[in-house]
Amino acid sequence: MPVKNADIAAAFEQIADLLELQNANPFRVRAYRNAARVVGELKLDLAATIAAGRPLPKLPGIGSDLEAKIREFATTGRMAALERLKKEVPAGVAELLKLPGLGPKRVRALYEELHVHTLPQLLRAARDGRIRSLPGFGAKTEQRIAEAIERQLGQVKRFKLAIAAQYADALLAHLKRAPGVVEVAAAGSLRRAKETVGDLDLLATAPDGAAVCRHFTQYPDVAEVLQSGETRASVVLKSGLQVDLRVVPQESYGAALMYFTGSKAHNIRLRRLAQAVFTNESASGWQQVTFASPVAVTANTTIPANVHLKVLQNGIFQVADGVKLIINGPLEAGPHQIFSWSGSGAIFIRGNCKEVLAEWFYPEGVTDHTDYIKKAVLATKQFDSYESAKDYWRPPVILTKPSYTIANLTFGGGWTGDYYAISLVGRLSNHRGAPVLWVKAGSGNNGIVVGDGTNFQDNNLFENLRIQKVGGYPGDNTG
DNA sequence: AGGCCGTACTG
DNA sequence: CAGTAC
DNA sequence: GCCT
Repeated sequence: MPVKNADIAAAFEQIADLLELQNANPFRVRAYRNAARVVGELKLDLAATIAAGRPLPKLPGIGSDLEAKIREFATTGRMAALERLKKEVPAGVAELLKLPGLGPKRVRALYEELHVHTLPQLLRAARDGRIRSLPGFGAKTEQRIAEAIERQLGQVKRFKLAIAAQYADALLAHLKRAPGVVEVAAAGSLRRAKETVGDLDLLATAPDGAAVCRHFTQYPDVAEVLQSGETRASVVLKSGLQVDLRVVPQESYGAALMYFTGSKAHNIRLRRLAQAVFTNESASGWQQVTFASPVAVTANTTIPANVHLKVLQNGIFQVADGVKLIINGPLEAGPHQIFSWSGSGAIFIRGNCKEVLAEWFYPEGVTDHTDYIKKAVLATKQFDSYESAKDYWRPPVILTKPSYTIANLTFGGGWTGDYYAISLVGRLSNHRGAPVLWVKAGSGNNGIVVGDGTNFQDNNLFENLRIQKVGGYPGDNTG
């Protein structure tokens, strides 16, 4: 039974849960969670790569320790660290973490004080009134736990988009009548138009958040109020649909709408952009952003045609093994390296860029440019499917400069004069360092590209969103 | 060596 | 204030 | 645990 990436990711998630129960360093826990996400999203089959004896690509967030664990798991099917942790924490306890209101500290108290290890045991303890006797728990918590288990054992229900939208429309109409409300909108997976919706995320702006929250909780269809405060409130409708409301100041509306629309994965990527330093904002909305490390394309990525990429010197797209980067829009760059990749990664440039320079594919210091010129040629062919490299390199590199000097060039293995591969000698000065690239959200268009090349395009859901400065957090005044 | 997002609600 | 959730 |  081959080990899949998802199995490795699940093992890391388990380790994270168990470490959390042991009160471990939260950043260490997060490191495992990050690793689980990276491995889980990775297209490259890690176990197969290891079995074939090929080197693993450098994966973000995975250092020597975690790589060793991946290798161990891929070759033996076991992870000693995980098994040791499992011995130290009773089986089934990690399930309890999924209940609302129960985190590592409380779960630990439950199994240490009450010897509660499973959901049914917990339900019994709650009904017997044993939980309220523990410090940190009260009668209300106990009741909520019992309700949550009953609900969870009953159904983990998601709602079809069209159904959820009806609930949302009615609620939004209700919210519009709340005191002082200016904007109301649905965010979350509903706004992303996912096929099913687990809960509703609503957003409102108003000077007095508490008043809006109170109005919200008085909605006639509410079955239970989970919480209600100054800026947010959560309820469960009679249908079982949970609804979370956020109230923010008017000036935070754009950022909040973006943030609460998600997805979470998108927000994580956006956060990278938010951490970058923006400079030289221009009147037309262009900004320059400098990243602290090379920009990596870690998943198969398509850059839509309406996005104009302008890569400045020192900007590099790193394409991981097995990953495909497709550029549909215009691409501008100088005569310096802007791409790097290893193994079977590929870059396809299909856009209307005026030129594709061989130098875009050189690492610094290389004198035999043959392989890189091949890559330049390959990149310009327009593919609809992933093909093996030997089958394509038909179209030539598009050259715009009148003359080039060719040096240190060898054509081998079938490269016999059909293709005029070009290099510029003596002035390659690409420095691997902080990449710089330009990001533009075009006026009236529907897509933006964040720093790692991730496409964020949800049909026309964002058609009215004007982005001036992209920062990740509510209150950053980004919209 | 030292940072790793920041803040609100509950008990 | 600690714990939890987003 | 990872990264700078």
